[in-house]
Amino acid sequence: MPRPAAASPPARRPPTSAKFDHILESATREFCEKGYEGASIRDIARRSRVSLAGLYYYVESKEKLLYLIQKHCFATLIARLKERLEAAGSDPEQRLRLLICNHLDFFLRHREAMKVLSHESDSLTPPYQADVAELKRAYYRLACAIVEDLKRERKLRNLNTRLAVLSLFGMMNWIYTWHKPRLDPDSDALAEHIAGLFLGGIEAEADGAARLGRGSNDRPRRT
Amino acid sequence: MPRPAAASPPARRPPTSAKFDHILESATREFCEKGYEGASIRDIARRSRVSLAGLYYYVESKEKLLYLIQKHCFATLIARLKERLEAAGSDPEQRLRLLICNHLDFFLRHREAMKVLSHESDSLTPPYQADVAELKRAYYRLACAIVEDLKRERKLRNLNTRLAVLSLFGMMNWIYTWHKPRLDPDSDALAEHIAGLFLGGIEAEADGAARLGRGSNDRPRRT
DNA sequence: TGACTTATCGAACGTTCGTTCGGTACTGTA
DNA sequence: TACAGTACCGAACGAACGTTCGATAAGTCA
Repeated sequence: MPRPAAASPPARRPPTSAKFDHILESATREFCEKGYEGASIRDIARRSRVSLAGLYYYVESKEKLLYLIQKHCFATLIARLKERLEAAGSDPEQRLRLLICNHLDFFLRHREAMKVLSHESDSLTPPYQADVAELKRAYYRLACAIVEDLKRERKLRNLNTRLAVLSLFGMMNWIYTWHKPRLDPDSDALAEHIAGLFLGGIEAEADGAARLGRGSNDRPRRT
Repeated sequence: MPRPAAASPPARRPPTSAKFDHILESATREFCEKGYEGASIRDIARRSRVSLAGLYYYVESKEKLLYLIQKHCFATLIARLKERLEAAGSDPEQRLRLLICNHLDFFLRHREAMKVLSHESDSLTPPYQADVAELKRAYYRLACAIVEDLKRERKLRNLNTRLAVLSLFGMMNWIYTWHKPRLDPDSDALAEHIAGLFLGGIEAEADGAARLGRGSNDRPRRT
């Protein structure tokens, strides 16, 4: 049973202190290496050079730790994208390239946090879960909107936006499982590659789907 | 006289018994739902309708359970692919489509096992790890060989095979995070979509890379 | 000086974990 | 009838888990 007591929770002191950030960073590394369930609060405390009890002065639970990591990571990713999109023009291809660039740049710059985000997306329970899910949905919608623009501009009537966007995310989010910084291209080259693959692909795909008489509206029957 | 304690482990009876398979299946579901670390042997035993100790008559450890699931799943996937490839012609595009079809068909037919395979690929420790890693490498090489053929046939001199293949796996292996059987296309339509995207993409990508003067041999400098 | 707050910790709490031990009941053979 | 092997389980083991408690210094301000 988690919290029976009705007393006053410590209400984490300054939400941004150097020590607090340090703990979040240690937790990120620990979750990244051992997974959420596999990582222990004791190891996180040790890594942060704080005692076990000392850690609880800053964070109220292990789950909240994961929540804060995911939330902060996602929020930053989205904020940067929005910034860059506002500074950009209205050309859909450029905007899509920007999304890919932003995603991969952030991904490789914060690979540990992004692995925790990708790999532990199901580890949170309802109170926190919904919050992160909302951010994910917002990000997904952003991508969909851009692909829809592209679809309109290029008259790719038969493109299934959902499938295309999720395939794109697949390419990008899978990278953490194989990318070796010293062996594989950097984020710019990677972005170029994936953008090329995707942009070339959707044109051919939409043609192919048309030829086969299957289009984006060709959704499976609902029971 | 009791048998020497350290000598003979129970040496799991018939490696294929109905009960043993049932346990493996229950474990698969449990690992799928809660992750390897999050799942408990007690829950697996309960799900298998065996007592906690009874489970150890069939399987010698939790890790071995994960190992057997991953190994069997991967081995079957590869075996089916090889079968189908042997029956197929030598056209690289057809062979690639076959690989994608096989992967997605198996993926959606055994979604729980495949999620355990994709999601827990880092959970095994050295004795078992290497064994599964070898299967993964074999599968990867199979895909690379096909893409290399395609590259030769279509003279896509500037295509980076590694990146292309891993992007393809990304699209395919990410599916378990979003595919809803009642809402999304079945495996054939999915395969069609991904094959179209990939095949269209690599042509454009290779052209684009050429135009930009970057090709598959343009690997990053090794410090 | 004394009352408060902030930052920190050692030690423990109760629970759950993976695993093992010592049994028992059934099922063939001999 | 006796014995060996198979299939199974209750109860426990020690370790590790997330979390809490009560205490203690150091700093702040009256």
